[in-house]
Amino acid sequence: MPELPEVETVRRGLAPVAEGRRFERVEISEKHLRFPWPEGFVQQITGRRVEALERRAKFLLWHLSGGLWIVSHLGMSGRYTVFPHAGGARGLGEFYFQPASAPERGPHDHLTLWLDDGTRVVYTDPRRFGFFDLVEEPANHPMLCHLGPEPLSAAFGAEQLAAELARRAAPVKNVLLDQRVVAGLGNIYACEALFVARISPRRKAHTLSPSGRPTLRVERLVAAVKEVLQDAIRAGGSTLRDHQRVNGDAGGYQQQFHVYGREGESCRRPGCSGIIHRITQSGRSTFYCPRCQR
DNA sequence: AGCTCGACCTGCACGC
DNA sequence: TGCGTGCAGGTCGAGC
Repeated sequence: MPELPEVETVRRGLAPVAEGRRFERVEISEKHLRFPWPEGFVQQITGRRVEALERRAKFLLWHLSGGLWIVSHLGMSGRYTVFPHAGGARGLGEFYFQPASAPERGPHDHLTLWLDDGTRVVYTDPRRFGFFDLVEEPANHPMLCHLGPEPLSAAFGAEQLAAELARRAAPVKNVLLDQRVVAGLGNIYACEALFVARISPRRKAHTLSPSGRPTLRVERLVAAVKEVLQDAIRAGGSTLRDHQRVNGDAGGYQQQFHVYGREGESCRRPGCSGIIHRITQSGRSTFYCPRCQR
């Protein structure tokens, strides 16, 4: 699912469609997602206008009129699809939206939002690890209040990361997945960033900066995280199976993977003849080149 | 306190 | 074809 670049891709697709519009009608499925639907969810949001769509880490934040926010997490398999009203905004910008004649409700559609211009926005999530919540202050939400810095902001730098790595004994890959350290990386982009930085995912975090001061390797890691995420956003995220843009298109970054999913294939780094390995760390697959990642 | 693992779900690709 | 197994982008909480 969706890591930061996929959520950002969804946000950029939804924002021009939804911002400034009101929810005319709202429907939810009877199935629960990761948590039960918030009390009075449908009544609470019906009639409100969407002031802005924002993102924090992997969370999508719908800022509604009256100071209410929808916190939306896509879990592993969540996606949004936009269906324009017949004769509506088809072809807006670069997007080609799903035809309005698409089926009313699929088995994994859990939320349908009818906007006041007739556009329909549908949230689909087969595995139901995603969730929705309603809050007045998203930063105080229990799942957001401990998040570390946004990786693409100035708050995420070598100074801060070095200090964090120095006090951790776990493999650096696991630490990159800790949302308190940096918020938004997931399994794919942690692997990819470590490859770009030429750092082994197995290396104990504190060995990258024993003193807690920035080192060359930590600087490289910070730059690699930013570069990989920016490239992935530019490509519309990665589509393995579930992720899609709101117009139904797949993302494109999976074609640029350096290591993810490439077990047994040869390393793409110029001059390196290594073979990509897959190992398991904390129950999750890690891909890396043992030859050029140290 | 920090770390690893199982649980939460469904679908799909694989081997027999 | 059919069935069993393992795996998948995330996160929390139990238990070491």
